[in-house]
Amino acid sequence: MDEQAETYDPTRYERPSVTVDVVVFTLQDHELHVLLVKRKHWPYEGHWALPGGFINMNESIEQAARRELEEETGVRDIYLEQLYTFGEPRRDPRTRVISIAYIALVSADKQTLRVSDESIDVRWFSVQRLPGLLAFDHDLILATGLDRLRSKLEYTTLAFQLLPEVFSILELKYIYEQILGEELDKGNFYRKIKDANVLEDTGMRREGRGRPTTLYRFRRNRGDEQFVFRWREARVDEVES
Amino acid sequence: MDEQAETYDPTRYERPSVTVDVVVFTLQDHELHVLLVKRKHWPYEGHWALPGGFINMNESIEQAARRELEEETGVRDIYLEQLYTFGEPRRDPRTRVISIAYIALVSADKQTLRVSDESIDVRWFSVQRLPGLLAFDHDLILATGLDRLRSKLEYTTLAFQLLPEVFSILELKYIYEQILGEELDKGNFYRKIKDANVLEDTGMRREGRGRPTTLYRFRRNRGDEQFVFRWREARVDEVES
DNA sequence: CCTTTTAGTGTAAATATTACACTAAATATA
DNA sequence: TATATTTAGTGTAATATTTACACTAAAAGG
Repeated sequence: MDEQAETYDPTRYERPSVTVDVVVFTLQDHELHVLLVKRKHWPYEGHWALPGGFINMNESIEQAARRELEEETGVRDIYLEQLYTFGEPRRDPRTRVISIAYIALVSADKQTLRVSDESIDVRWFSVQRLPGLLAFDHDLILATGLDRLRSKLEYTTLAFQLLPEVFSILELKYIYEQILGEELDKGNFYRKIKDANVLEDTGMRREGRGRPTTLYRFRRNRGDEQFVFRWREARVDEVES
Repeated sequence: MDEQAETYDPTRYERPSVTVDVVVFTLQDHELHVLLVKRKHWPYEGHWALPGGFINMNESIEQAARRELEEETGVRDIYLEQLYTFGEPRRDPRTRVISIAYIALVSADKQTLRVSDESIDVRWFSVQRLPGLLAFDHDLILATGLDRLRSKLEYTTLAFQLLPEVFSILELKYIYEQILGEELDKGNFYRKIKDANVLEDTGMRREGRGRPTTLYRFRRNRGDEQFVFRWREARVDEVES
């Protein structure tokens, strides 16, 4: 709960700063990428960091994550979910900072990156080839985000967020393989996806060398529930750091 | 990330208050119970709430959760894990308060409750029979905690935290049945538990009417890893609100 | 009409789950 | 001593799921 003291006087308490940090994933050139920002100022000047910043008094935490992400990178209108809250006393050399981390998923083709004047550069990096150690405890946050992504993949339709509006089944299979890090059987994959009934034929075809690709879109059922498709059968949940 | 501004001046930012709230579960009289505190002061004076309070500047978030829990209820030395961070701008009428919620599991027999002078009463309540609406958004926090408990049960050894140091297999089965809300097959349960090899025979027996109960303890492997036992086979994860 | 690519279907083996019947050990008590 | 009671299992058949791999076929380009 909150405060049990007789009278509540905010000035009696020294308060930590509260930030949000966002781990934005995308699939680019057949590899999972994460969005990083190069810092202009102390501390960790010149180091790469996750986009994020201070929360304002009248916005929700998720709103803060969306605002900071757009301000710092230009990325907007994406899927967002809370990851974990990091708050070790010395994780920021300036003062006590508690950071609520979010995961975001986006199809890269839809986004144009923009560098804010608070930073030097904004770029996508393959999670296999990061530019050295990240600022603060952002390596830990990124690792936690990767874990979460892998585990949620199997019982949610999360992966669809990484695809454009319209896509083929083989492209979807490709996403699963990239994130899970293993090859999947083509026939079994088709069956699973078809049985789950989460795809809608757009009627469009993409033509090329061989038989044209059938293009689907993700079917949004009533309520826009996210948890309709389970890659494996069993009951599931959430895993932390 | 954190702050990108040229010079960092904490006073330039109005900062939210940060609290921790703890959802403590136990099994009592064959039912899942949660620990609540009756508030002495405004707001929600006289309402029941989750134990919790403000975080100090030099303690980690988990340390804050442990400290507040002990101060307010006397409960200590228990299993804790972070649940979710709640921060809607108006969830507390006094000021902007962001609360990092934790789940705790405890065997009730080990704990003696103590009322702090900041509250009127401390009690265990069956999650089936709560004393009306809770203070703040604590009904939402509790519901989120219950969801998490149910889902983690199937792929972790979480349930063992609800048992005393030494217990019988049937007592363990009982915990699973209570939390999952369904009856399990005795034979299959024995097999699963035995195969998982997470129990250690203490050599002790508890005698009574029929054949004495064999008493086990939870085997802590090297590293004290928590995720050794999966009730069902498939890979798993985390589900949010 | 041959090759390539997408889009599947069929199926057998292996593995896992579930339900239920059965055995047996150890004790209290009649 | 015999019987009931309780814990502690084993056995097994039916069912369901997963996995691997072979096979078919459609649609297009060359």
